[in-house]
Amino acid sequence: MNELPKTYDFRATEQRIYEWWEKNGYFKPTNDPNLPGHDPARKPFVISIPPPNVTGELHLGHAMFVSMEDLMIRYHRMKGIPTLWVPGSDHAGIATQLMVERHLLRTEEVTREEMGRDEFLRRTWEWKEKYGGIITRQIRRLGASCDWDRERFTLDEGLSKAVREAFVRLYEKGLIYRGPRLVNWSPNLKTAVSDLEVEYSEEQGKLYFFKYMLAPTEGAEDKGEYIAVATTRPETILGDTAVAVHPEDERYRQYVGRQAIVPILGRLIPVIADEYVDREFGTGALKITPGHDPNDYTIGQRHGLAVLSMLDREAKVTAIGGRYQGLDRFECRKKLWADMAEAGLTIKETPYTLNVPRSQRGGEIVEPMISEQWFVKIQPLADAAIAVVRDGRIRIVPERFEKVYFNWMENIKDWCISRQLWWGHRIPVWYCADCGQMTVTRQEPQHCAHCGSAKIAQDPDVLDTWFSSGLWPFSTLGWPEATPDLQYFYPTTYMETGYDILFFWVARMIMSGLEFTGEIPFETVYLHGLIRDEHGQKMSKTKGNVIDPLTVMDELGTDALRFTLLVGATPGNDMNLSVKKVEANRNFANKIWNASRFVISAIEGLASQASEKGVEAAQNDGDWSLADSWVWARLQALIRDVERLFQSFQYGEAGRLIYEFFWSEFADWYVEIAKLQMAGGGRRASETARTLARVLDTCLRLLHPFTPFVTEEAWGHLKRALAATELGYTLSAEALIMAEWPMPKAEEGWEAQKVADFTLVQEIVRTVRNVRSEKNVKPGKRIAATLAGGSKTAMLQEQRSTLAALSGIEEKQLTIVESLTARPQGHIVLVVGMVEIFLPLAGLVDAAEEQARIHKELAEAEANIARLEKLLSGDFARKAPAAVVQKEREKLNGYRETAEKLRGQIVND
RNA sequence: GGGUGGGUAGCUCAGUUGGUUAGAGCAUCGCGUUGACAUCGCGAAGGUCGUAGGUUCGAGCCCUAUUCCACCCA
Repeated sequence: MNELPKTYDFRATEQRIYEWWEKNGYFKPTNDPNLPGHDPARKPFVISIPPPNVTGELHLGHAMFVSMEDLMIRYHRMKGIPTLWVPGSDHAGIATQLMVERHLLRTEEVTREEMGRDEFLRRTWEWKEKYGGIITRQIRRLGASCDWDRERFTLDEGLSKAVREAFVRLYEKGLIYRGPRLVNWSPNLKTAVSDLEVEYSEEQGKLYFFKYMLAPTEGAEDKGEYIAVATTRPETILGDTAVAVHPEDERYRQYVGRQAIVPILGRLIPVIADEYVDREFGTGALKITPGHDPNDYTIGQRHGLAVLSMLDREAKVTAIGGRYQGLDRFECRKKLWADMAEAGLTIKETPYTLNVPRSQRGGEIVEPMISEQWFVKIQPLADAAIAVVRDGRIRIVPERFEKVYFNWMENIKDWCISRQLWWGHRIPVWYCADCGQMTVTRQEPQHCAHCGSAKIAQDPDVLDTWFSSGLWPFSTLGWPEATPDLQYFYPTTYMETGYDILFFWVARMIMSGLEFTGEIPFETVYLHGLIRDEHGQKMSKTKGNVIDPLTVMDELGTDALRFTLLVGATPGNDMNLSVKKVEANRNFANKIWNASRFVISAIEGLASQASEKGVEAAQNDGDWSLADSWVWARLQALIRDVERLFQSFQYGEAGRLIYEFFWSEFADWYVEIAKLQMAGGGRRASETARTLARVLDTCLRLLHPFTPFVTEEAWGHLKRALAATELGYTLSAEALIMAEWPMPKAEEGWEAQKVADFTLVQEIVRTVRNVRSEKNVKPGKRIAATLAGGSKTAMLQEQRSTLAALSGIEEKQLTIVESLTARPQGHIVLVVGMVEIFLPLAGLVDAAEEQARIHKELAEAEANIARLEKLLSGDFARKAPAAVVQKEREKLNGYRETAEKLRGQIVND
């Protein structure tokens, strides 16, 4: 007899199972192109993992994508498809560098500048070695069945080579350029960041109104003319190079072409006309600071205005700012405004909500600034990337994100790829001290490619981390080398990730993939939503509503967490998570465990019995009981539904259906009936055990991608138990993870009748249970009953043991007849369809109350009859499909029969 | 300003070719433990599916308008 614990012990199971899987090589792809006997014609299923930050720690976002991708991978693997999931991590330039800098400052009180680049990089690598394994260990805990032998890191030699190759190719094609442009500058980090790394937050600020004095026209006297201008950032006045008004604005038309005087500094700047100016906003006149505002920059370009940088790398005022030089940007604002007030140039300040650009990292205010940076000319890449989604070569799920994708791609701006950091891929460009030319090569050069000088120095900057992760789907497979992996596994199949990095990452992979490999990097993009707390709030440390997946796994198990994430989520939609939900699914894992335990003990019980009586294997399906047929029909329907749902990415709905079937049909009904069928012994018992085994086996397979650990563990026990009997049903796969996925089969035609009959049995049982509960019949008390079954009499006769056992009827006192002429004395009557149930409970019930109930039920049935008669006499009968009409007709007949039976029970005084 | 998603039971959410009495989990109420499971079982209560129109024999689902919430882009 088995000695499995009464409660599923995930702590004793998960790690052991995971190690066993990994040790046996189950995570490795079959049909490996590096091994003999490889068949290139078999199409593989491939996912490359969205690389987490190497120094990061597991959060629910990781748990989500790992669960989802592992589900996809396990499903395809079980289908026998060569399946590869490539794991890895990225170097997370800014995040990691900041972390190490902070650490060094705290422990050794040394800055990276003091330490020097080489030493700092050495220490960062040390850091990576020390902490880099944490996240991958945590991903393993989630059950991730990825091929760890193929693990990659963006700063690995191979991937660095890929980055260099990509850069040089783009450069040679003229798609990379360097130049001074207005970029988003992070004064704290002292690096440029891309547009995507800037977030805008609405904050209370002020709108400052002031006078832009006009220089008198030549020869004329100074009439003190001015244009009133409003600005949210008065300190940038120091960098103004024009005042702009709308060309059709009557108020200012006369001033266009004249000169305005920059307050305090006294510089003369032109008054220009430009349609960009919004006449309704502020005073209708705009100060133009091309050096510190993107819109002004564009206007400046149109009008050939000078670009002045009045702030430096640390956002302190430069020499342009005259006497304000050296002041911080915010101090300067105060000082300048005070001075202007004194000079009588200020008008007023009004409260104003402004959109403040803040760094996604750290939250400081980002400064638009002119800086020398490297850019990718993105338009040609974007055009290609638009085309492949447009023509369906890449499909985005859910589809609505295609619109978002197009919208972004169609308005894309050149990508600033240089970062003033040390941790990352250094830009492969060398500058010659002698001739001033650039050398751009794949290999570290010794001499200038132009003049041969040895006095060359590499560009100090590194590339945006996303530049390297954009190459991820192919760089991880060996690109630029034409490795067997690249040739066989690329393009990959699904790219599964959160919609929040559609632009950051997915779009860039598509552009890079097309540009460098000439192929799409993946066929389908599946986007999941973000995880929020149980009331839909974003999780954040300050709010204190963060759920730590590691804690959840410690307390409730990995399967429970996975099932919750997978079943609670619908594609592309955010999901609200609460520990309560995980608890419910921990209970489900336990249910799987205990149902398995029951089936296993049933099989083992049979085995010990067999030695005495000999187990008779069932001959054919004709030996099936109604319950056997029913559960089998329901299981087959489930397999078909699950397959359809998986094919359309509705994993959550699929999981829900399996859950429902397993708990509410298999465990609640079939298992209970199986106990009765087993008790009789003989062929019935062995057939029942076989059905239990088959249904459980199939359910475990269907559940395995959702809850891999408990299913693998239970399946292993099931396999052993089956091997020890001669039921004629054995499990041949080594492990559930490698077992065959249940294949959907078409209906055979008998199913509907069996399901209908069983449903009637269920309804009778429920009705009896219901009335027992209402009348407070003690649960253990067995009562007598008489059924009048009409045309279902024979079927009910066959099910008498089942009916009796499940509804607490004493089988010896259960009478089943076709019809009764009169109600037996002292009985109440219940009507289910055409079946009348007589229970000797009249003593417990007030006769008048009983009559009232019957009248109420009759009224209900009659209302339904009226409703359906009306429906069926209208257009519905003519226009709706025959099958639908037929269904309603049958319902009507059912109600008519019920009503008739009920009428027969009304006592006429 | 442009766009997307959402509003279904007390709470959190499912409900994908429109089929005619809307489901789950949790919470609530009642009853129940010697054999798979109290991380459980049996039963009950709880919703005019945001609002207003429209299409249709038929709408939670499709269309239009509107309101509220969330997010993305500018």
